Amino acid sequence: MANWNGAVASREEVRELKRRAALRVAARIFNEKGYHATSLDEVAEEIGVTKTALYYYFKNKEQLLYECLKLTYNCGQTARLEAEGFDGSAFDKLSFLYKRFMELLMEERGAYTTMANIRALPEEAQEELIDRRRQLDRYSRMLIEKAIQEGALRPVDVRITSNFFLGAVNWILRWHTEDDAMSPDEVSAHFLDLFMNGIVAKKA
Amino acid sequence: MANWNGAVASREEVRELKRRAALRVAARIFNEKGYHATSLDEVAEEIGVTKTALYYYFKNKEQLLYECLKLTYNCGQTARLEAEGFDGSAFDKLSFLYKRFMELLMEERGAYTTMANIRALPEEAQEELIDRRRQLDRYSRMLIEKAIQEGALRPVDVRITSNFFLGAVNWILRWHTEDDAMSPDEVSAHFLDLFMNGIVAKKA
DNA sequence: ACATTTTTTTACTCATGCGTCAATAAAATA
DNA sequence: TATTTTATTGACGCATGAGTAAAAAAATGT
Repeated sequence: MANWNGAVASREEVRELKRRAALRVAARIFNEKGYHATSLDEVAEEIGVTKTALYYYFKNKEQLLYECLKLTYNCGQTARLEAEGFDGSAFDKLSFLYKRFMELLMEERGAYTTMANIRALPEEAQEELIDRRRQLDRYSRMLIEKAIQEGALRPVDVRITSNFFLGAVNWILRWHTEDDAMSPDEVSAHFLDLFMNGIVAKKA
Repeated sequence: MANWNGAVASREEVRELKRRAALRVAARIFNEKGYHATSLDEVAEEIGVTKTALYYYFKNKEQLLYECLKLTYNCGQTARLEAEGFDGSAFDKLSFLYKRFMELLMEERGAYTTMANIRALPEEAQEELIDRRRQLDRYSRMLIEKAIQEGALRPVDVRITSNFFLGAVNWILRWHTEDDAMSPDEVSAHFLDLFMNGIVAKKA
């Protein structure tokens, strides 16, 4: 019998754990070197198995990329859902959305796989991911607009502003990993402050 | 004789012109699809020649990428040099540097080739380009520091701030090309405004 | 028109890397 | 221990795409 499921992981669990681990490794390398520049042999070797073993867990290289990207897009979705259920003004919600989004991205770390690679996927998968990004963007714009009406934000260009932020965020990880002197919380707080308040000194 | 060099281009000139044109096309496609995902056959076909013709102008694919990236880094360098010879406070210089940098990038348009691809180059070339970027970053940080001392900027974290801007800028092109409703001047002005003043309304 | 040089093409070689298949190893079950 | 299921491997097929060599074409000069 040997398994009344205390600390011991079940068959399915082990399989899922290995899958996740492989996904993380792949995501990290895709990030560092780019999707096309990374061979499955490389990923496999890093994990400590053979390329063929990967095919036991993933249909093909494309699917591996697809799932990596999904990890990233889930961060946006999670942040959005949490923000929607957050009680406060549009301004508060916006601040929360951005802060949380950045934190999640940094926690997921290696999972961030640059959007550029999205074109390597089949049309259908592309559409899906782009649509998810659009949802985040739309929500972000909506909050900005509302916050302007509230008087919390000055009347900026909504589209440019949203893009400005989402674009800047994409780089957070690239240079955050380089020096881990700061915690995700610190980094995202700094970031949000810059975005909200700019850098010029307030005239007396 | 047929060529006392009025409107007619010389041998060398034609060659250089073709080279530049090819470079532009390559840069654009590298941008859209990524370096590794782009075949030289594709680039050649887009130009209207055969792959082999490219080898008459460029040593190999790597060199093509190298020169594409150089076009981009030249924007940073040019902006920096112009800013250095610009008369005004550190704050003015900083504003000029950023504005000019964005404009040059947008003018060069297709020439922007994402930094991620840099890893495809041999060590030596990488070092050179990274060093050039570092120069821009260093200059930017120096100006920020000075501007803080001047009292023009609030005491922000210099490193994060510089990275914040340079990161955000990298995305300007990706979404600017998508809708060309705005001129480079307008876009960069908006951008600079957001960066300098943030988005929150000034309390009465 | 003829010779020479510059440019481009056609037709290849060769390495890399995705994906498959049959064979094995490991683990669970009986 | 024997048997079945799950996990992994080694050895391959095959397509793609970088790079080359030699020949053709176009431009230039005499």
